[in-house]
Amino acid sequence: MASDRTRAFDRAVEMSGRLGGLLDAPLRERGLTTSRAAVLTALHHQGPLVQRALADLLGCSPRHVTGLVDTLQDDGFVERQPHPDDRRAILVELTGHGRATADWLGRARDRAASELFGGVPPVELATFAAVAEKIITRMS
Amino acid sequence: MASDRTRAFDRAVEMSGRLGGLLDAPLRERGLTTSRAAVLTALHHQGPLVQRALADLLGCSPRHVTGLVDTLQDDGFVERQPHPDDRRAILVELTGHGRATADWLGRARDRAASELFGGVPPVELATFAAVAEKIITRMS
DNA sequence: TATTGTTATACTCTATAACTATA
DNA sequence: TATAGTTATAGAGTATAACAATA
Repeated sequence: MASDRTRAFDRAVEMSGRLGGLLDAPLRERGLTTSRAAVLTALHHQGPLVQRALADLLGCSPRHVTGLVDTLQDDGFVERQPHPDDRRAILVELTGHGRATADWLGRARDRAASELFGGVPPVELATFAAVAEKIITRMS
Repeated sequence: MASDRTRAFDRAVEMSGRLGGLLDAPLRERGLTTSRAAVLTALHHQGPLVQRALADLLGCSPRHVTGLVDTLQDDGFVERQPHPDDRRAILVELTGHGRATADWLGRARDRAASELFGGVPPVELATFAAVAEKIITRMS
């Protein structure tokens, strides 16, 4: 039925909206936003990166990365280092504080996951994730 | 397992991000954004509303509604009418163009739902919607 | 005194275009 | 000539605070 799909679609949209709000508050307490947190996570997983690489990873403009890194640097989460081989480029890397915050982000993710999905039967959880994965693919 | 929950959580977050992007493009073509479209949909479902009611429905500040209605009015989607009983208040209502656009929004939703969830077995669809509904509740 | 909407101000996300320094 | 990052500019989302008119 088309209406079943529409219902699923509406839930997905509703969920999206609320998820944003849910994640915002704890991030804000640490001086982060969704996109700033994404920078920290990227650096945590990949190690030091050139700004251009960050733009590609985050799917945003290089100009935007400049701004994100600016504030992240002002707040002591990251440092800019000259690139050893390319004098045009700049390596962005986590500070100790940045690393600690990235760790916290990981734990916060697990915590949020448990709060939201705790008690959902494993089979349903798997189905949910599989369907989500499918429509993510269709949106790619 | 905590990791199953984390996987589901990650899918939910990823889905959220992509959903936003998916919906943006067609809206933009019609001179709309997500929040402007939300105004049209609210008016379409509820009939003419006072701006304060819109702010409550959308969960945003009255000031923000002023801005949304301003541009929506400039673009011919809505009209401001004096409230018959309360001279402080303003009734916002859809124009013909606004109504037609709200109709289109409804059809676009159904179309998107079919494209994303088409071919997903009904049982999985129902489970997806049910789990989504559950976590929406937990986020409320 | 409480409420509706607006003016004023500000912060964040995000983009494009033009420019500098380097490759 | 192509690339990395920055300056300049701009539009959207969103908020609070102060203020007007009205209830």
